Amino acid sequence: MEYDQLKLDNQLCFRLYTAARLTMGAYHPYLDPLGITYPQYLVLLVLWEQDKQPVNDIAHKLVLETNTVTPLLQRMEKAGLVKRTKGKEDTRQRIVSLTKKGIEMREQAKHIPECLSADIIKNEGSVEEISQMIPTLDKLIEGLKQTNKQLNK
Amino acid sequence: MEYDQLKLDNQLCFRLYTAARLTMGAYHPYLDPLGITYPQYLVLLVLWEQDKQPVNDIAHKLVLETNTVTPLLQRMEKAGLVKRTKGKEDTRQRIVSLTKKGIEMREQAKHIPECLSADIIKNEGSVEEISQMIPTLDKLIEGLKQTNKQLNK
DNA sequence: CAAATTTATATCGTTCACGATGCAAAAGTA
DNA sequence: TACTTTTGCATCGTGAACGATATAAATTTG
Repeated sequence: MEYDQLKLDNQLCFRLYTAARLTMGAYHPYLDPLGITYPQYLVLLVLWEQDKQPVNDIAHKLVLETNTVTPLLQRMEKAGLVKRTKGKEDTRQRIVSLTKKGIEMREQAKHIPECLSADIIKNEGSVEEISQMIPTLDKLIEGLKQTNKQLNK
Repeated sequence: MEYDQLKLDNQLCFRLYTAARLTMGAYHPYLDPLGITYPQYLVLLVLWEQDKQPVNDIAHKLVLETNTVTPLLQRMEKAGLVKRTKGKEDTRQRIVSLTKKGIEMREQAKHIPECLSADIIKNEGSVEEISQMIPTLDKLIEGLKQTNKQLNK
């Protein structure tokens, strides 16, 4: 059939899209008690590794646009998790730093990765099979960054 | 280190989340000329395989909630791609069917899958490696469906 | 040094995504 | 048949994502 390639089953993207939404859903039981969302958790991960970063650095590490990250940070500031102060050398920058609450949340979030691993393995089975995807996903992501960048020229 | 597991690099979900967004971005050059978004393209794929389906069936095939799909279909109706008519046996149902425009778009969209495959391969390299992810993603998705379902009990 | 360009962030508008809730029709039950 | 429950869809509110645009500060250029 001429249209066979159009079939949903043949699509990689649909699976990535679905798997991404479902994994985010799997974080819910752990993030809801902390009052944060998955993207907010990602921002915290970035800041827990290194506090006091400009918006741009955070956006770059999360592969997000600044116009996504800025409102995200504004909501997090409103929730008392971060502060946003003007940069000193470069006053255009906004330096994002953790508040006491943001720092303390690290302790509460400590077990989330292992909880999630357990949840995934419980219903899926093979850890090895999932681990094997990681380097492929990394290559895919790097490739797509290039592809999408080339468009915006 | 105690917090090592928290590191962003160790997360599967972050990669899925990023890869999903970037692949959706890769569809842009092909979907923009048609005036549709990726989720709308997915709805069309479902209807091209079988026309005249209730909202629930479409939502189920896309692993989305009906409260996501309903507004999506409303926008698509507004754009003249689908019609939404009341069900005959079950009047609660809304049967979604393709309009002439929706049917004709199939021809215009015919080459999208191969274009996308080419884009992915161009910058990534190994088709085999990517293909190997598919069954793992399917298992992961099935597992997560179960995990997330168990929460809502 | 003044003018043009780039950079860092913010704002706006549109489209998802989904939890919570509402409502009417269908199905099940007493 | 009357009552309860379930089902199918819609609406509302919130939080992403991101293209387009704006603005001020830094940088480059003439």
